[in-house]
Amino acid sequence: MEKKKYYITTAIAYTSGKPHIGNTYEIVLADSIARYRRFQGYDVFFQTGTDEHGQKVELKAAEMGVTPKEFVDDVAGQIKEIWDLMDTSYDKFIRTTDADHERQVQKIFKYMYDKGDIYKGSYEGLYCTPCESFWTPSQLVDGKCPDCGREVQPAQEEAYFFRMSKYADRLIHHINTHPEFIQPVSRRNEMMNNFLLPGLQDLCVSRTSFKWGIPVTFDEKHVVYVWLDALTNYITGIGYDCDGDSSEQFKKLWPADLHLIGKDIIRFHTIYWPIFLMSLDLPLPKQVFGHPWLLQGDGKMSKSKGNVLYADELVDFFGVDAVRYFVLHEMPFENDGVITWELMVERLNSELANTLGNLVNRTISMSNKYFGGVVTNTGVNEEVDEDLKATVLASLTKANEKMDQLRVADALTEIFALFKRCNKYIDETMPWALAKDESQKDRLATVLYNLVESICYGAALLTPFMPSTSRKILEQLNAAPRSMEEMDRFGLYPSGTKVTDQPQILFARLDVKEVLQKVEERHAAEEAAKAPAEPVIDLEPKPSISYDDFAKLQFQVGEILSCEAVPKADRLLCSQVKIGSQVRQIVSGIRSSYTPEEMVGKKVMVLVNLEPRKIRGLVSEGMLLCAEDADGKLSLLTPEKEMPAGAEIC
RNA sequence: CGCGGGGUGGAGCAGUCUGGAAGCUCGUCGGGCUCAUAACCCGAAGGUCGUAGGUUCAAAUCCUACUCCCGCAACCA
Repeated sequence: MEKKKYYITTAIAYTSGKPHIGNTYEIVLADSIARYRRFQGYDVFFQTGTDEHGQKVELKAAEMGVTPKEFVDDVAGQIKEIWDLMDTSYDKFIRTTDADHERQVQKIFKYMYDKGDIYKGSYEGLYCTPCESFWTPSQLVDGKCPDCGREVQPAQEEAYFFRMSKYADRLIHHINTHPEFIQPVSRRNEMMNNFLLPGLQDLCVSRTSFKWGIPVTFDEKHVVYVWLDALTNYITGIGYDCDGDSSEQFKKLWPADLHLIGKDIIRFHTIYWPIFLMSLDLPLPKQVFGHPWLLQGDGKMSKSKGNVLYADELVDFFGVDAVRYFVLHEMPFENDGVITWELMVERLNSELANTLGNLVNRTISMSNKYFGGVVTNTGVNEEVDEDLKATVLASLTKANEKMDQLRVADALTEIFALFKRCNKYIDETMPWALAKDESQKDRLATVLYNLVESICYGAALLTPFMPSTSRKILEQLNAAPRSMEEMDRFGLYPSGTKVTDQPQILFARLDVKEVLQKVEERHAAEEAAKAPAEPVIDLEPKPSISYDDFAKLQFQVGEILSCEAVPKADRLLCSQVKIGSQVRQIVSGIRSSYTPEEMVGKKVMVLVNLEPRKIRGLVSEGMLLCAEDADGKLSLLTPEKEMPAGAEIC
């Protein structure tokens, strides 16, 4: 019988920087699903890759003084390295700068244009540079970008638009008749209520404001808007051709069975992408799953704090499979998950080292101790064995059920229930007691056989999630991997097989304190390497000014009489400052370095003839001068000797 | 009223859609065992399910208001 195909994709990673553990989670999740499907007998194709165009890349490259292509080559390389490090089994790594992808995107754009789905218009609207998005005045929130809340600039741009409204009804119908299309379901209503039912705006699908993109063939000053470019990777990567000359692979694989994406980009995958596909007369993907995010425990993900977690660093401490286990197991289905060094160590110790590693170790030790390593099924069964066997065999069904719902964490829990059951079985049968009684020797042999067999079965189930651990277990037991067809019976392990006499520790227990200390040392070392004793701070030089320019500035010593935090603004302090005979109100963004209490009484340098300005509703009449280091830490300037408030600074 | 997520025993979470005896892992305490990586097995303690009101025979679950926490954004003259 022909194997059923299964086409799974991850979102392609945007090449703006090294991916952290949260990005890595997605590829590992996809990998475990892909491997599980393969195990179930599907003909799996697993695609991932990188999204490399756009203004942000262009800007970052310019900042670093390299070409965009050089920049993305470097980042894409880093991403691939981490994907490989994590032992992910993708079949294709597509880059949106691949020549064949670019050519297809150009053809697709032209096709949609010829069809009338894309039309040329002119955009008069408000543009948000960071989001690369235009907005109508009615879309703005408080006059700011509804996506990011930043300022928008009025701009006019000739642009191409996609007629979203043309397909909206079809999409609504599809979503209503395919409840499994958007997962988890809670997201479906969000999409319906917020975007589809109010009416879809036509989407602007080209840009003239930057160059780093795929040019529109028939209108070279335009480049294709990033989403049309990025989303189409799912079809171009497997050989789609919009002139009708698609590859056999494409014909076999499309539509995709699962797009695995982060919850932040569900809108693009469940609205724009399906509509693009309708325009191309292609079937829609069967399912889009928006997974939650993996967050830092203390929330403060900042580079200066050195607590951004990267997969390769975690792997250095715990090993690939332990990190895979952690992200897969700790990630809830709908809510965001938490990752910290402490939790990581706890999981490693209790589940991987104690439950699994120790089970394998003690089983092998006993086999060696009592039978010279030879595991024999003497068939002396007792009633307790039945429950063990039932648990083992049932775990396949349970894991299957969980995986069908994409509940990977729960599937892992089911598999570990099998190993826990084995540990219990050892207590129930007490092999060390049997060993003391020569007449129980055959019973003892069967007990150990049952254990080895159970472990092999569990190892088979574990393969998709922790491939190398599974392999290591089987190697030590001298056992062959199992196929899905062999998972319906207990007792496949060949009687008389000899296990290793040199059992290896699968997972060594770690001490939380030691780990934390090492992490700290490591980060300190990195900091030290980066920043020699006194960091050098070079600024972009400004043009020279004349003395007259300088003389226009008036500085005076001010005394802070009182100071309080500005409500609803977590960086601002509002101070009453005595300068000579007057008292001025000055708002400053220094709350990160000073509390209101410690401000009071300080003598500070004030630029007094700066024109007053309203900040967060408060008038600020001047500016407190500060020095700022590379981390943004601030230090107020104060006179080195006692000076009265109002003294001129010249 | 910027957007979003959340408040369930000491910690991390499930359960909420589809009301019906409050569950899992870790930690703590007690016991057992000794093959094993101070591991394994059994048991116990510990929760007004953020607060207040409402619907209901019945609410962690549905409705209303409030409150606190977190992420993003903004505020940095």
